[in-house]
Amino acid sequence: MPTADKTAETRYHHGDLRQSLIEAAQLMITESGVENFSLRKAALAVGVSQAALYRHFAGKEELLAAVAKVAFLNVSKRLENAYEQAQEEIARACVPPETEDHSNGESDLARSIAQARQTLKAVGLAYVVFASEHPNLYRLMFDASLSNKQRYPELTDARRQALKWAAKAVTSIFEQQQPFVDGHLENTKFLLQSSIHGVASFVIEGLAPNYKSLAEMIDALVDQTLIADRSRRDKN
Amino acid sequence: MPTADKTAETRYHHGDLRQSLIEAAQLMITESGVENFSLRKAALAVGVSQAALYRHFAGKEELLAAVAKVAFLNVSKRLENAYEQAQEEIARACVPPETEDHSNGESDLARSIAQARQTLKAVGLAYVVFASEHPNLYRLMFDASLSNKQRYPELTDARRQALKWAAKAVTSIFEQQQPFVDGHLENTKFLLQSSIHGVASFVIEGLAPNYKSLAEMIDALVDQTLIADRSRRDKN
DNA sequence: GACCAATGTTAACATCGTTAACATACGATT
DNA sequence: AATCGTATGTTAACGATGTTAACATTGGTC
Repeated sequence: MPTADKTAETRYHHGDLRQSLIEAAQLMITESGVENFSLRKAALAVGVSQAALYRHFAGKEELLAAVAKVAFLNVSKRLENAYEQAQEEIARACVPPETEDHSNGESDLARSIAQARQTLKAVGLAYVVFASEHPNLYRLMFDASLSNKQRYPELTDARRQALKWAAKAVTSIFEQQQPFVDGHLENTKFLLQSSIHGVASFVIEGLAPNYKSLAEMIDALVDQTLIADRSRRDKN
Repeated sequence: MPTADKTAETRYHHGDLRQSLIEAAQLMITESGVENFSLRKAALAVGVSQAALYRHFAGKEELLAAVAKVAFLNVSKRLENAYEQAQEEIARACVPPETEDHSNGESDLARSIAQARQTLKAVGLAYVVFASEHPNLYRLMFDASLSNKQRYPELTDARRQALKWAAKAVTSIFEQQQPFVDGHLENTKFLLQSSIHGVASFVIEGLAPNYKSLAEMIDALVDQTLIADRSRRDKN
């Protein structure tokens, strides 16, 4: 029972290779990008032989899909945190005044819209901040070879879950306000998500102009999307 | 002088290898994606040996950059066509009535805004249509390995030129209308370009919902961006 | 007509993803 | 507790790929 040496750990079985590989790959990709990642390097980093991977993954793509999946889960957590933190701040800022007159229903509606807007801005900003902090990882998360196919349903689910947060405020507040017509809600959510993804991509690739701040950009984007959504509802 | 046989063309010098390679690569990538592209296959397709490439390109990346560049030039042409066709349609629709009263300056302004909007919609739609028609090529055009670096200035220029069309209407019409404050114009152009890029990406990767039509989505996006830009100007 | 740069070829190297054949260790069955 | 099967890991190899060096051929230039 050679449990003493934890340094040279030369035991035959790794114990937790799958997870270790995912973490190592995540690290290497974060630092150097997918294009400089190789299975052999990953195996070497984990201290295992080249072919050991194939006991846990069908191939390279599947490992990458696993990495992308945990990345999306991490984004989900970040967005959820941003969402709840924004909600807390709203609650804290609204209660103290005590000057609320509930006679005015319009005011309530306006305030709920403003809150949705504020929350969405926080979530959107957190999203783009993640992308700009981990550009290589973000690129992997939307890599075509992983996105396009119906394989990797877990990755697809994780992505959907992450993107869900980017539209939660719209959904939760606007949905009960008016019965959504046609596919307006779907369209608004899609426009919001894809626009923010576009902004994140451009920022990552250095295609953004000298903006004042990321936050201003996201604020403008959220504002205009929500205003447009509202006016589209009013029209019908 | 064996100019007779144009079929078996077995002469030592190809004559126009660089261009042929770009075209062959463009074709192969359009069909099968960058991930299934290899220099050897390209050389074989052109009927030349593996290493001949290196007389015309420093390496694989440089060939891909050249392909991406011509793709951007093609997009530029498409967008320019869409732009001018939209302008023509506007002119054709505006002149016949003859009921224009130039006494009203506001009306002129409103109409010029409406025209900008219409033109932008046409250009934006043409952009996304290109992307959805050539997804593999579009992915290459925004490939990180080519975008990120300062190498390939020609590619960068071509991209800038293409993206320029996506904002020409905003620039040409709004710029003379009011002195643009701060970086509002830059911000609006950026939001427009990156949003449309995001929509294109999502559509390509199958992340779009069941939308009625691409055109409606782009229309909504352009509308909300221009409205927001206008209200931002009015505020200052 | 002879030289030289441009262009193309051949052969090889290193790296990569992947697979097959073999080795080891854990755990359930007896 | 001994055994045996299966999960896990190793070694060696294959084919494909990007890239380079050494050599071959062409076409223009003095």
